[in-house]
Amino acid sequence: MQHLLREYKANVFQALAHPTRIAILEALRDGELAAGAIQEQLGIEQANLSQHLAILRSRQIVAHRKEGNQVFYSLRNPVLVEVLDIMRRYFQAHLSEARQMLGEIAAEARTR
Amino acid sequence: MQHLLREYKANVFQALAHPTRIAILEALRDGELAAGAIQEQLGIEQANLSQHLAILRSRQIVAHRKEGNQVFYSLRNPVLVEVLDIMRRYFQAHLSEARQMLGEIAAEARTR
DNA sequence: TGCGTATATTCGATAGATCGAATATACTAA
DNA sequence: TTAGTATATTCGATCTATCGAATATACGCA
Repeated sequence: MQHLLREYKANVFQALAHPTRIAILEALRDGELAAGAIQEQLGIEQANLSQHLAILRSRQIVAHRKEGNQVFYSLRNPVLVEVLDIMRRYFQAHLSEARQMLGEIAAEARTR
Repeated sequence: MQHLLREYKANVFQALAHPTRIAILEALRDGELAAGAIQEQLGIEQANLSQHLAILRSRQIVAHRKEGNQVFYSLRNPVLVEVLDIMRRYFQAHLSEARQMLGEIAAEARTR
């Protein structure tokens, strides 16, 4: 059971581990949105958004309902928004470290 | 700034997105441990643990101090443990969905 | 039916993550 | 110095994620 639970947590974190998917969740925090509206808000390719939404669906993080031509997405559980908020506070508490970390990650990426 | 913040959150989530690293954080929740003690507790290869610890270090999630031969690791900020606890409640609230999700992920993996 | 719009899926290229094996480093003690 | 222990790093193989381009599906309306 321990192992299953960790597997599960890792899967959810993995779903959150992309800036675009975080932006999607933030866009949905105040209520449901059609895929097109999300796309407009984020300014990304249609296919790319759809791929990210598929990941969030497969992890049961968002719900979707069809209405005519459109598909409306919403958060299944607001606790994930709480988690994002905790992360924001965490970020602010560690702002200088965070900058350093992002710098290092960028530097690594450049080196490779 | 929005973008930077999302990048940062994604990086932290990414660091959490592996069962072994979650197990490491759980092992550290009650205080610092030497790398060897963590390895024993998790029962994994030495090199593998060291690689995972390197990731947690680079994301500023754990601190480390050397004492003689050993390196002791500890959590930099217990708020991440809170996040793990929230995830456990989330998991329990969605137990059937979680099973389904894990099943689907396993099925996908098998298909490929 | 056929056309237009909204969304999803597939494909192939590239980049990133993960692992164990081998090796390197750093420290302690004889 | 040498041997032994603890930890870190490098390497190469394999798997996974990401993207845009192309294509498919589903719906509404003429």
